[in-house]
Amino acid sequence: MSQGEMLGPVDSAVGYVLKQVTVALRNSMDVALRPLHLTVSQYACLELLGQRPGLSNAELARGAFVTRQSMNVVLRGLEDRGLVTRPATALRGRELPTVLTDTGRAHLRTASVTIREIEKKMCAGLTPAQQEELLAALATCVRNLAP
Amino acid sequence: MSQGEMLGPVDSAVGYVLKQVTVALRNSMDVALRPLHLTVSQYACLELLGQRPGLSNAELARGAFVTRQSMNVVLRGLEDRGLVTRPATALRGRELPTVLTDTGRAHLRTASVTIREIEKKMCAGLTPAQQEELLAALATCVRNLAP
DNA sequence: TCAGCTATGTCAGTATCCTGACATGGCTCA
DNA sequence: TGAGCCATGTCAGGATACTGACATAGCTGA
Repeated sequence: MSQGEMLGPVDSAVGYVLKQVTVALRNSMDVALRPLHLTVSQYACLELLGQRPGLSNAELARGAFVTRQSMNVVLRGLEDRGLVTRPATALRGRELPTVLTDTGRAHLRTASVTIREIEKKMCAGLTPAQQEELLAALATCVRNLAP
Repeated sequence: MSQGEMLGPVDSAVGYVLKQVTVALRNSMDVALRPLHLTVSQYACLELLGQRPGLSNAELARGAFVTRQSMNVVLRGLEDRGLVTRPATALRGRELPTVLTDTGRAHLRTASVTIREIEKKMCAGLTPAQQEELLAALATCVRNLAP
């Protein structure tokens, strides 16, 4: 059992292997982002803001699959370090549109490169067509599970 | 933005979609297991024990992708409810081989059926061949990320 | 034989994320 | 116009998982 690790029925369950990949990916991202002093949540936040500037806290939370409360503390951390900025007062409703600072953009650039390398490494051995199919299959899974 | 939800580059990143599926699957499992008074971690533990009886705490932890400490509290909960049993004293080394009780086996059976239905629903629209390819692609990803 | 290494179970403290709740601002419809 | 409803930001409390540390049991090699 120690290393022979015969594969049982669990290893043929999609959910199990899915979890396996997610954990491995998260760990890899974690160690890769540590030198940049960024958590995975913080990176996700920066990436979202880089692609869609002006997102509110709630929108960022949905995009990063966490609650508004969790995203709020992430944003505070990034704000304290000067990576993002939020207006002191809301222009429309209660939304506080967040944008990257120059420092934030710089951090995002290096982090983004690192993460893309990890994804590349993860998908090594898969042909572009297979990657497309993987992406499509996963998208189908998401759709099927949507309430 | 509220619902139009144009898809940006994040949606073409494997890691992002992967996270999306994982979250959706976890939520589905969560609500499905709630009537059975089981958490996802507890179910994972039962499933592992059902397939490989006599697993130790550390082995279960590795199988469920959590630490020994976390699995220990899970195990205590299951033990208090009479779903699993551990010998009071170790036979070999410090390992305490855990096994399912009859009640535990019964719980596992109903939970297992429920979860399999969710996986079935998730993979609806994918041909058996596509499911195989999905599984193979994910396995490749795991291998590529292994340290 | 025995020192060194590894693995296991467990305790304590911490971090992270979530649920519940509240007040506020905007929208809709009678 | 105004009541009802939804969304947002935020505060407080609790659940869950993790890191760090320790003692113990077994294996390995000098």
